[in-house]
Amino acid sequence: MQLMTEGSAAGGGLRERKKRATRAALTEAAVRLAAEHGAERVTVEAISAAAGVSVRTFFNYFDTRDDVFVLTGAETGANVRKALLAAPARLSPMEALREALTAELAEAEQRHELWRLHGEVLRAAPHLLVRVLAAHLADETELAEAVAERIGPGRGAAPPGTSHEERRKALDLYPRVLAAVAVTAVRVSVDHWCARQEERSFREVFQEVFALLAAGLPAPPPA
Amino acid sequence: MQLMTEGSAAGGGLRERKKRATRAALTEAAVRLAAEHGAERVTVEAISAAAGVSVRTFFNYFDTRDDVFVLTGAETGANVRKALLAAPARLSPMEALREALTAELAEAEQRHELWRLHGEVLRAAPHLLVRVLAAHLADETELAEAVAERIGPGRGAAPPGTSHEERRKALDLYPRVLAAVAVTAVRVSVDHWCARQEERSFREVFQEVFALLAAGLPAPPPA
DNA sequence: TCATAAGTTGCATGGTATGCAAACATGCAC
DNA sequence: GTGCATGTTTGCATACCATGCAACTTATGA
Repeated sequence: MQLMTEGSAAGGGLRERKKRATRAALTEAAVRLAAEHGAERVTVEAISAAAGVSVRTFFNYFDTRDDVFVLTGAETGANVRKALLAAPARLSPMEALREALTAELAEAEQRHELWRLHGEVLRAAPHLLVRVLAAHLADETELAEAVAERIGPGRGAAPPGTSHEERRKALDLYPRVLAAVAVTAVRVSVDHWCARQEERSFREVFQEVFALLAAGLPAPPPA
Repeated sequence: MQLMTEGSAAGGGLRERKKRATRAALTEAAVRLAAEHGAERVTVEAISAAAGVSVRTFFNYFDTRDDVFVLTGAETGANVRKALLAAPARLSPMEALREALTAELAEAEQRHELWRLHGEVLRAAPHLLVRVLAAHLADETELAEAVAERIGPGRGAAPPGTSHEERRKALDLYPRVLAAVAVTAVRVSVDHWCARQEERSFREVFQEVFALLAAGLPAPPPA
């Protein structure tokens, strides 16, 4: 059995490898061109040409021009979900979320240069940043389902002293809120990390924001 | 001095009233057409025709076709900011945020039918929902600034036992996180409220989600 | 009333996005 | 390897989205 040293993960047939290569070529071309000329001045035609495919093919891979700048595949969601379910049972849902997300983000940070360029592009194009964040938002429901699956049925959280009725309603809300907090942590981290130009590692910022959020948001000290 | 019974708020000259009327006509036409035919099948031309203006004028009001479905004006941000700063000093930043947002959302709930239709449209068009969320995201920074202004300089929150250095860094983070939580509360509330079709009033849901978020997200009970 | 500023419109232009059918490559069975 | 079924790419036609510009219409304030 030979090592598969292909693209991002182990590759199936030639077809799938080619598809991954094309997609990677498109995203990379897009990010490089955008970093050089500004995201808004890069046309689909230019991206396609740089990647060596036709414009029509571009739209076979991405629904929208902007989608090429999102950079997170559909696999990301699945990865996080798996990591979440595989995390040690002793971890609280929140901790498990933190670990799962940290792992995924670390992997994303692997492709260092592209990630850096991508940061530059987003910093110069708020429109796209918003789009990326919104894409993450879309994952939230999936994440909430994974959380619900992890904590299992019959569980749920509600502040002490909640009535039975309110408790029942909060049940469905809990995974949602957890997922929302996690996504918010990612969002604020990215935002803050982009604002302070890499003054700190992304991982650091993320851990801090997550801690702040999960700690229960204490009121600021009196003075 | 006569009462101004115009559009949404007191109107200045005839010009401004006309502008507001045109904008309102466009958004209303857009939402109604989208509710009837599906959001993706409504062209700018159709919307403009229904509102009685030219296509070119549409783009004088909205940068993008999709923007007409966002429904929150730039005034919303300003309103919340004002309410936040005007809230009683005894309220914690979090409570002040809750009150300010509740007030603004209540006003939005006034135009009941349009709001309901809008919900329908968004439910059927995830693409647009994402866009709306993105718009809210953009407000977040503004909100964070308002929070920072309210809690004033020299304040900030950090968990007890934080080093001086970490505390300094957390300072800027705190308003951001607060704003992020508030926006998240709005988002989750809208989402949940849309999912359970008006089983409960929006205000109720919002209050609960906000409480859940602000309470510090206790871990789910053991059993 | 008149000059000015603001808003609207049509036109020209170019980028974005989709359906369709023909050409091409891949996977698989034989 | 030959040949077929399936999946991908491509060009073309078409429609919609979006912007700049110049001409035209309408409020505003002196």
